Amino acid sequence: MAKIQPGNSATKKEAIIKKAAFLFKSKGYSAASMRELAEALGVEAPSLYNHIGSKSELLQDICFKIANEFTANLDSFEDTALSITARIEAIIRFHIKIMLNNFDEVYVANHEWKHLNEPLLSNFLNQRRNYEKRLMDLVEAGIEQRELKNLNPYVTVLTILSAVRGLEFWQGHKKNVPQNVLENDMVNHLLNGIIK
Amino acid sequence: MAKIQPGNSATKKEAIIKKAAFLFKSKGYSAASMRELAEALGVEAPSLYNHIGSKSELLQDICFKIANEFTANLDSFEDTALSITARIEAIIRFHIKIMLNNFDEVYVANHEWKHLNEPLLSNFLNQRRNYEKRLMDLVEAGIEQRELKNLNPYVTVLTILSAVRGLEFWQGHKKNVPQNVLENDMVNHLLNGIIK
DNA sequence: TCTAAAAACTAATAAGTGTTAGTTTTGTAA
DNA sequence: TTACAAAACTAACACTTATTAGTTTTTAGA
Repeated sequence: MAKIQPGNSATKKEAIIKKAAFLFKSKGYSAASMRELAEALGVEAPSLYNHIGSKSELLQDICFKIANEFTANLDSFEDTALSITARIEAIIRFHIKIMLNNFDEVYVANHEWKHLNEPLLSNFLNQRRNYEKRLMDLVEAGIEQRELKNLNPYVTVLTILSAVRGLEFWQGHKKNVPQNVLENDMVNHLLNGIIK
Repeated sequence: MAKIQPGNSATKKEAIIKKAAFLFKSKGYSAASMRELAEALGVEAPSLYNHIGSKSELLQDICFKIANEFTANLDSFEDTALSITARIEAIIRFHIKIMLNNFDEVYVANHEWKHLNEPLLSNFLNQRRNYEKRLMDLVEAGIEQRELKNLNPYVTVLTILSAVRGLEFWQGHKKNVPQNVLENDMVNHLLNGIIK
């Protein structure tokens, strides 16, 4: 009857993944059914299996696509002459931008990764731990070079990552707070604090 | 055969809720089954219904218990003579403490509320919006009284709430970072920034 | 227009879901 | 010890789940 429309996506599989990300975000991975996903694409559930391997493969694709984007971004700062502070600021701004542009997928990667199967679950967590470790090293270097205050590096990284992750709540307030205000004020808050 | 042991909890129902919070946190509300919950309590699934009304009632109890604790804490600052800054600091410290002491339940309230049924879902979201609004008013007052920088109040509240919420990731690092360091450094970061 | 591949369909399966009904066991107070 | 209530049990129900098999329709290239 109907057909899966690739739309903006390059392939039909990508179209499915995109709708899956929306659905997994809205209802959670477990509560989202393949029948529901199929209906959202105007098709019967078994038809999906002409394009994808399984439900859990969809989750994998989403989680690792996002994880890889974050890792790649960090790599891109590896051999720059930027100050530590400038690098941290750029990383914060990247987090904010990717959060706002790939909202559904980032949300799913942040919230639904626990439904990954082994060994991919361990892979994912290792990749994340590694990312945090590299940020901590950056913060430690900033402290040594006297750019940053002597706070616990883990706490600093945790605070920054958690704050930008919280942008998922910003959705409903888009009209009241323009994106550039959000970005600049959050960077300012995280780097310089709020007290005068 | 076996029996539900109240343990530290006052009633058997509370023991069930506690285990449910642990399970909902670990596997997500939808993926956690009543049979699994029963097994964790050493009992068959139908036996649970001698003590509780339904699965979703468990989620409700958890979510609103936590929401009410936050609201009550905010109320307690209503007629104090503390400066705005001191109040914000106290609120941050309360968030950190409740996060560390009621981890499972706070986690569930933060992540699984979307599985609440109407009208409780709307109730919950209203209560949360209200809480955020009161914090925003506090921040706005701080700006007017020139205690705080003129940053967007919503962004400030979002950043603070997101940062403390991120303590859910702290679990695995408990040994490396003592609680008082965590608390003090995070408060310091959120109030004064990290740049020297 | 014919042909082959891509992608849709229907029907079905085995497993798992929350929950109810009805019954038996357990614990407690008289 | 007996009687009653609390709380466990087994069996079952009506649904929903992801996925497979087998078949038909649609699409695209020669």
